[in-house]
Amino acid sequence: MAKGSYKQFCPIAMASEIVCTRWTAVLLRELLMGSTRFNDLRRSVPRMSPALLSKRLKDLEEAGIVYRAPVENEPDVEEYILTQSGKDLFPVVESLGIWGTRWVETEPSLEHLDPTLLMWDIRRHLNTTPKPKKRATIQFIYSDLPKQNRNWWLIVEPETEKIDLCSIEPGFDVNLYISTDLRTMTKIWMGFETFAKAYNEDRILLTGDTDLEEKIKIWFSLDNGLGHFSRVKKLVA
Amino acid sequence: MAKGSYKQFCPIAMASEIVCTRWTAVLLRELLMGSTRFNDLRRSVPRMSPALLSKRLKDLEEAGIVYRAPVENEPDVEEYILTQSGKDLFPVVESLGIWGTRWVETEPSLEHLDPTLLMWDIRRHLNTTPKPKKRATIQFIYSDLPKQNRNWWLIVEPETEKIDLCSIEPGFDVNLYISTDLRTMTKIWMGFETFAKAYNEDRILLTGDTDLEEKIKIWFSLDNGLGHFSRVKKLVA
DNA sequence: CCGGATCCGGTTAGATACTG
DNA sequence: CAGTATCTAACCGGATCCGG
Repeated sequence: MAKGSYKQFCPIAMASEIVCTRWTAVLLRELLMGSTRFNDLRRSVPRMSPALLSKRLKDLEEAGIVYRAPVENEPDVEEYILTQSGKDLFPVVESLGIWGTRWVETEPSLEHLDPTLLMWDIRRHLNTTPKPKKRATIQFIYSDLPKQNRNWWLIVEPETEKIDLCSIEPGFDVNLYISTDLRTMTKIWMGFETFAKAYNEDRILLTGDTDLEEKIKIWFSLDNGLGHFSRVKKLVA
Repeated sequence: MAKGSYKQFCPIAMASEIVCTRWTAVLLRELLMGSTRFNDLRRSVPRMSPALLSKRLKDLEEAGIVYRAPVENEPDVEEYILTQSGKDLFPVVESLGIWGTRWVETEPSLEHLDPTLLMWDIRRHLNTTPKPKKRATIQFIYSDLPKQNRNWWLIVEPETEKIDLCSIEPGFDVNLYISTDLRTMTKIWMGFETFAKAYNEDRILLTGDTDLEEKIKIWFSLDNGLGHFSRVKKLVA
């Protein structure tokens, strides 16, 4: 038994010894979303020190929630994969999210807003079906931010289904411009409001390819209460 | 925003900042089970220091999960009551319990076993319906324990629905003797095995009033996967 | 008994830098 | 890319004490 054990033979107590430690639920969120690499996880939890991230991953491994596996074609690199036990933690993380959506602040404080965190999260987890016909370059313009982090470019490759993110001009022609503010985009991504509502209220402006315009409206139709995180349901199935 | 905030505008992250701190899930378990008094909570989490318990209750109050209210007829005494937000945490605690039942150790280590914790838990939360016809004194005999904590007496008053617990002979006639071992009783109470199975395998012996014998079989029919905790479902409804 | 507060030593987490 | 190392600050556990 671990050192700081609650010493209660109760499933709730024993589960919370593992799951309810600092950062662990957020880390599980990322693993359930499909992140497997150390540095991917690290970008998802930028305020967690790498030492602590490393320790938590070891703890989760010891608890049988993740295992490490070598990455194909990349020697000396490992990834962290959820076991069935880990996948079964989905309802725990989901119920936290449902409660959070209902009961914590619905208006993000400035301190909670972070364009880098948001854009990387979109890059990793945006579901781009239906696919664009050809490579799409989408420029996000956060009109409320200072120049150095106002503009972001998302490049969607329909062939590989890969998404790239740039914070400097990528050199490609831009197919669609999205002009909005960081608060609006963050709330949509996290499920606190719908893309359609913000668009109708002119807090989002779309300019460019109309076909792509229709598709991006679908990609950001996350109006199910949990934002982009609801996508995980099929990932653990 | 609290000091150690994750600074992520994500419902899961914001919820886990509150719920996923040391001891908090176990504390919520007790509050959801209906405990309201500081010392009741304290007995439920004997390994949590009173200072930390006090701090956690303050944190929960600040988060709008509990509120303090004066106790009727007892001046200068307050109790902690769950708000709707707090009651809505039931699915979080429940899903932790479901996962724990499925994935953590199903055989209690000796260090997890504690007769005092178990008997107080039974005293607080045993559902004694159907009621006994008259006051029932039930002696628990843990044959595997040393003399000083082998014998416990549970007194069930049908009038007041109150249950009393003694660790020394209460002086009343005993109506029913339950002879078993601590591991068996703990597993039954926590939902890891059924009373019926243990009884059929002679790991529980009942001696005394046959009417009471039938009733206690019902009281301990907790074969729903979460043990006595499943009772909470109706408490928060 | 009830509901905490205080003090102190050990553990954990954050910040930053560094390495193979 | 995938982590360690180091140092400091915050937190936790255990014991004791205190006012009603």
